[in-house]
Parts: sequence; structure tokens; C-alpha cells
Amino acid sequence: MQKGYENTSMDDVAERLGATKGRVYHHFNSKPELFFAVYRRAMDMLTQAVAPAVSRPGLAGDRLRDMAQTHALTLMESLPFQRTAALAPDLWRFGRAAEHQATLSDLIMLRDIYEALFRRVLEDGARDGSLRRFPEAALASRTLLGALNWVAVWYQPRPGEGAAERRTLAATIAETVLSGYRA
Amino acid sequence: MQKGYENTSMDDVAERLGATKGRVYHHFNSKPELFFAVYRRAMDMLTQAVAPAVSRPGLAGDRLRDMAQTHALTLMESLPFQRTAALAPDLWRFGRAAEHQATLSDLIMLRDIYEALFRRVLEDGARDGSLRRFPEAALASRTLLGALNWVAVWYQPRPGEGAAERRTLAATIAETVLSGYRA
DNA sequence: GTCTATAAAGGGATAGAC
DNA sequence: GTCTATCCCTTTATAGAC
Repeated sequence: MQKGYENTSMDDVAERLGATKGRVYHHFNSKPELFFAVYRRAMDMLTQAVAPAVSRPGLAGDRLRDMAQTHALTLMESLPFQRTAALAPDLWRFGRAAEHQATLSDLIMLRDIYEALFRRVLEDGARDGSLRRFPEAALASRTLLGALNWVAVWYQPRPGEGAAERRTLAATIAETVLSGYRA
Repeated sequence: MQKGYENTSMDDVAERLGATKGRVYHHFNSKPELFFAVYRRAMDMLTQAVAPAVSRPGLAGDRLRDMAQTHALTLMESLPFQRTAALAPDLWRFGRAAEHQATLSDLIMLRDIYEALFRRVLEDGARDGSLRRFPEAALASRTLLGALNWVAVWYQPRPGEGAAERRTLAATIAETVLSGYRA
């Protein structure tokens, strides 16, 4: 999170653990695999937090607001994982080595599945009338997730900030994005 | 744009030019300075394209829509610069070396000034009634720019796409973001 | 499971010829 | 202004002791 993937050496990782590289390499075969584990966990946390709202009964507009709010909140509460993942949106840059292809496809699938949750609710909303009807749901879900994911980059906990403040912030973000900027 | 900053060697850059490193180093003192030049040009293109709409007469809501649309269009039409810049939002990761501090502060200032253009119009809109009133204009401008900048990551020209299609896409994006997702 | 020591490779940067 | 040749450091990864 602090220096980015490329500028963090395995020695840096070990030092943070108060150990040496041997320990790290005992648990992770390579530096990319360590990153992949971080990325996967970031996605897992998001999916587990957000999925319940997808299929809950009620208007799609309300579900989408809950999803957006939960997404923002989860970013804030697992920031080291989420910022690391958010700063590497170009996952394919690892793709040169054939050994990583399978893992990469898997992670990209996780991300696609996650984005599809939002697309689905957007489409639900077009049907039940609680959300606008977009010519391309993919475009709408991308701008929505773009606004939300950017939180992982700029968010920094304020001194003394607690869970309640974070929830309020997440709610404000969700409300802003869902309702737009026009009066 | 293709491999990211860290995974692109100076030899790669030279090869793309059909030359060798000597040529590159004749024009840029170091790899970071080459990146800084790319980043600066990306910001300059955005600022020059968007600034006119900021102080134009008319409702802030209309100006903000033009700004958003122009921003998205500029991202698409100068994608190699913009994606490179967008994939390095954590500029401070270059900051270890004292020699770069001045340049970095300068670039971060450019980015802040640019974001301030959006904040200013958001505040204009709160006054003239064409935009919502936000408790924190900074938060609103960030989610707005998050949605827009994400375009630089996912956008890929479609086969045969022309300037007209791009303008339409940019307009749709701006409209989506400004008006929100609710019906 | 963790350490020390070291191998092996890559890539940023420079010197000097042309 | 560009090229060739090379230096040198960083960093990934492994071997083998404990």
C-alpha cells in the first residue's frame, strides 16, 4: 500500500514482519503470487460484503445504494488490501510469464463476476423502474465502480475517526454517486 | 501504457523508437524524468481542453457537463498519455529521491489545480441552484473525477470508431455521471 | 519454519567513439 | 545527436544449515 508493488522488495516485506526473506518464500513461491493472494483477498472481502444486497427483496435502486455504500465502507476498512488492488487495475502486466496465466484469468474472472453483480442490479432497476435505463449497462457499472474504487486511492482515516464516521462517509458517497450532481 | 512504468525498461523505450538508450538519455536525464514529462503532458492536455468551460457564462450545471464530457473525450483521444498517468495515481512513490521532490510537488500541484476547477464549478452550482449542495465539495469532485478517470483504464477504441462515436460516448458518460443512476 | 549466504539476471545509467 | 560497450547496483530466488 505504501510504496506500490514494484517498489516493495521482498526484503521490505520480510523486514515489516521482523523476519527475513526465507520466511516469506516459505509461504509464497514468488513475489507475483504474494501479490495475487493480496488481490484475491481484496476481491473476496468485497464480494462477501456486497453479495447479500444483490438478491435481497426490494427495489433495485435501494439495493444498489446498499451495495455502493457497503463497497465504499469495505474499501475503507480493509484499505491496505484494497489500495494495493486498486493501484494495479492493469492485471495483465503480470501476464508475460506463462505460469501465471491461470491465476490471472482466475482473478480477472473474480473481478468480472463482481462487476456483473452491479450490472445485474442496474438491469433489475431498469425493469422495476427504480433506476435509469442505460443503452449499455456495462458503461454505467464502470463509471459507478470507478467513482467508488477511487475512494481506495484518496481515502485516509481522519484522526479519531470511528466506525460510525466511516459509515456516514460511505453513505454520503453512495448517495452522491447514485443521485448524481444535478440539483 | 502497455506494460506500466516499472515493467518498461529504457531499452524497451528505445526499441520502440527504433533506437538505443543513448538517444533516450540524451533527451531525458533519468527514467523518472521521462515519466514526469508524460504525466505533465497528460495534465496539460486535460487542463487546456477543460479550462474554457470553467469560466464560460451560463449555469454551473451546464458547464460541469461540458467539463465532464471534454475530460472524457480528452482521455480517449490521448489515451497513451492518460492511461500512463492514470495508472500512477500514487505519485509520491517516486518521492524517495530528494532530487525529484520539486518536480513531484509541481505535478501534484497541477493535479490539485485541475481538481479545483471542478470544485469551483460545483460550488458555483450550489449558488446558482443548478447543482446539489454538498457538505464537502472535495468529496463530490473526487467521486466525479474517479468515475471519469476510470475511463482511461477501461476505454479501448472499437474497430472503425471515429471522432463522432467518441463524442457520443463522452456525452453519455458525462450525462450518466452528472445525473446519477436513479430513475 | 526460519535463518545466512549466495547465485543469477535484469536494468538504470555512463563513458567515449563517431 | 546517436551508437556501442560496459559498469554497477538492486532484487528475485535458491541452497543448505539449524
